[in-house]
Amino acid sequence: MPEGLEVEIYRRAAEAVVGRTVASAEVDERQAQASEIRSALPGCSVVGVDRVGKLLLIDFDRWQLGIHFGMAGRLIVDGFAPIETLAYSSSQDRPDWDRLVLTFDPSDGAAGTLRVNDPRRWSRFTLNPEVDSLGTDLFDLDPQRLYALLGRRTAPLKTVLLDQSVVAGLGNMLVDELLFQAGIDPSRPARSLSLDEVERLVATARSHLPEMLASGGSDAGLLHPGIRKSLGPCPHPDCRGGQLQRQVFGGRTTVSCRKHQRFDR
DNA sequence: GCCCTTGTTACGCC
DNA sequence: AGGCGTAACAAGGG
Repeated sequence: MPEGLEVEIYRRAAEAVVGRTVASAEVDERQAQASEIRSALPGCSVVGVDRVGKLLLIDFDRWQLGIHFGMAGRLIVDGFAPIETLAYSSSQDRPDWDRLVLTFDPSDGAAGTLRVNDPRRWSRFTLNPEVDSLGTDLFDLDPQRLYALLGRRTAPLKTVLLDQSVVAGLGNMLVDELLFQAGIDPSRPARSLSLDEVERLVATARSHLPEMLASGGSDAGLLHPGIRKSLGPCPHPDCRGGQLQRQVFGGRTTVSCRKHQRFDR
């Protein structure tokens, strides 16, 4: 599922269309702004691509298009999919799953297309999206700021870290992976964390997120989709005799180690 | 054919 | 007002 890492991979692929001009735009009829997007984009040039959390931003000379990939949306640029197989999605690229197709003008820069292919149909396209409600991007975490935010919340840490207004870009798998690597129990009330623990969590994010980005994304961690299903012994190199367990917080499946992520550590 | 999966939003309740 | 918990949503895959 496209979390911040996947969207960063998409962003890098989308840089290929900077400088091109949109010839035509096709948008899934069910999108709230389908007609606005169809009429706004033709004739516009791409001046840059950006990302905030899970939101990809395509900057045009007059507008900004926000793309949220839901849980299964794949970006395809000039026929190339930067992420071939996405967990919980499909590796097929069926034309009837195209939800957004931007075709570029061959007479003005390069031709080609930028597509969002999404079997689940949960991708969302927004003209000039509001980004003020999003929290710190997952690559810009700051221990003091995060500690202050967590201190006001009584909900389980797992739930609060998934809140996009606290940290933008962390999804279900990344939160589990970071808490697993940092050795912190996801069930703890967010405000029970010490500053030391928040610092450990942020240090883990700073070291592991770039590594996972380089090795393909959110499912490149120790708690990959296969082990999330099978559970079994803890795969952490420093943990001996731990067992993985599955719990649900805020309706989200959470995998953690009974031993090295215990509250009493 | 049922159940699981995801991120976000819409509720009701406190 | 806003935090918290839960349901609902789409639809492919097991």
